[in-house]
Amino acid sequence: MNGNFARLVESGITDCGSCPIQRRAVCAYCQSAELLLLEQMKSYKTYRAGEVITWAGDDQLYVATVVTGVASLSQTLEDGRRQMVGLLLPSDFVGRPGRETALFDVEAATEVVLCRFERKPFEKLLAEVPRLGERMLEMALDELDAAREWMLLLGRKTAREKIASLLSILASRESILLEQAPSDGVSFDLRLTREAMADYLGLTLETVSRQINALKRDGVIELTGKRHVKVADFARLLSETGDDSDGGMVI
Amino acid sequence: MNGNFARLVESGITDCGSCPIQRRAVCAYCQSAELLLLEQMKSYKTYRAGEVITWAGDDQLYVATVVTGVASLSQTLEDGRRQMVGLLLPSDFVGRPGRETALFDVEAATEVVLCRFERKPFEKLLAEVPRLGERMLEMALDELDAAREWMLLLGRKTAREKIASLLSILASRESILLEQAPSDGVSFDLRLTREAMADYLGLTLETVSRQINALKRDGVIELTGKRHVKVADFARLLSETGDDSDGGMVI
DNA sequence: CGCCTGATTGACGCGGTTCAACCTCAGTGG
DNA sequence: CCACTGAGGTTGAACCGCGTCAATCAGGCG
Repeated sequence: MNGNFARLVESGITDCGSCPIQRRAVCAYCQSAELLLLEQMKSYKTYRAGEVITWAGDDQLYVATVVTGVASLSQTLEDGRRQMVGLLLPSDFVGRPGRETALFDVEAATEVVLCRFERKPFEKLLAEVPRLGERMLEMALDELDAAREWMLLLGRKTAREKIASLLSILASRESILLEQAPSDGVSFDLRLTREAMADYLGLTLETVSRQINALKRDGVIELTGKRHVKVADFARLLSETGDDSDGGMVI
Repeated sequence: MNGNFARLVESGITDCGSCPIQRRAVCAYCQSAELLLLEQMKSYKTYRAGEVITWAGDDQLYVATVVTGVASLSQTLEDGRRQMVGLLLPSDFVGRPGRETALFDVEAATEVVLCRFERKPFEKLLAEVPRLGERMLEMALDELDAAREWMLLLGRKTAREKIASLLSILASRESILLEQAPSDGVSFDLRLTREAMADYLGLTLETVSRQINALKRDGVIELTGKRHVKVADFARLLSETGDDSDGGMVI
């Protein structure tokens, strides 16, 4: 992911001023004196891809911010059915102040670096530093909106629409990174296995495989290998999502 | 609904001290001086069942607390498929501070009484009264957890499990209002039509009807009329939700 | 009484799951 | 160098849960 910062962490240079995501994280509104308080509390920890960061039900000793990498938030039913309920990207917050035990499984999808705070002291700081609480509220409300958009996909979309939605989100995000408007020919790496996509979309991996190949057969996308997607017809892909043309997805 | 309070509202007696949900609403942690500030800003408004409170895309002039009744938060796809993304019960908060336009449709499912605040002054108060922000954050985090639990329901549960989950949530809420632990024999009014339940659960109204009657046939619940439910066997109802026994539902 | 909305019930078919075989490719070790 | 292995992916066939369409019922109201 962001190898530069990972190296900085390893080398011990961990000053908030050089943090790549400070301006978007929970500490975004903090002033230097407040940052200093956080700086004294924080510790970095790195997780390997696939490693479990927390199990649902575990004591929640830490809360944290994702510095680099991608983590997933998921739940399972008694019989093992799994549903991913959130993707945590750099600057996203992990854990819930005020709760003793974790509600969801958190896993590192890629290598992940967390900036961790012990929960109790963090809660104390939250009560004392209004700017921290303000940003926390803002982030919680944004995540709530995103979760609600996803509920529409899970509850009402067909398998083909779900796949088209996921691909169009990934394509849009790729375009944004390249600072272009999304258009035909955008291509990106699918960093998720078919199974992870299935868990995210509320499908089985077989259905994911079939629908991706159906979109390929229909000329909406092109595949190179299993994991590299090129969007042949972006407008067509969007129309396949079933979304209202206005309104638009939250990413 | 709560006819008593509705009458109080009509008669003009609207003092926060007599408010049935003040201890659980956004103003829960406010002290008397702070309550007085809110008291000066607030205005009650009653909506008829079926009335639309806000359309997605509307300017968001007010935020509010649900005092009595049930409201729904929902969105639609191009072809009319609807998904409810939140159920607002008494003490729940409506609207999002910091956002200019609404993202979702809000409708009164039953007659609803809102305690409204103009958004701008409320945001100002939010910045000045820490106790208000604290409670707001707490409520937002709870809703986020609930939304994520709901994603599991929408993505992975069977029709029967979905119905059982909804009923057990409603039963739990009812018990909490009565300040009891949930147990066999709890009963409550199902203040939603079959169609509204279907929109909430990502099902069709026919399937909702069939599954409710199946739970009745199996002795899990009893029905009086179409809308009054008595939980004959609460443990059984819980086991029918498919949830992991630990972890547990968020209400 | 007829009308309308909400709810129930049945028949039927499809989309997506389930189960299973097989393919591909990257390690790994003899 | 090739055989072996295991993870990820594809594909097929059968099944079935739930959606779809349609008829009917129940209750409230003018």
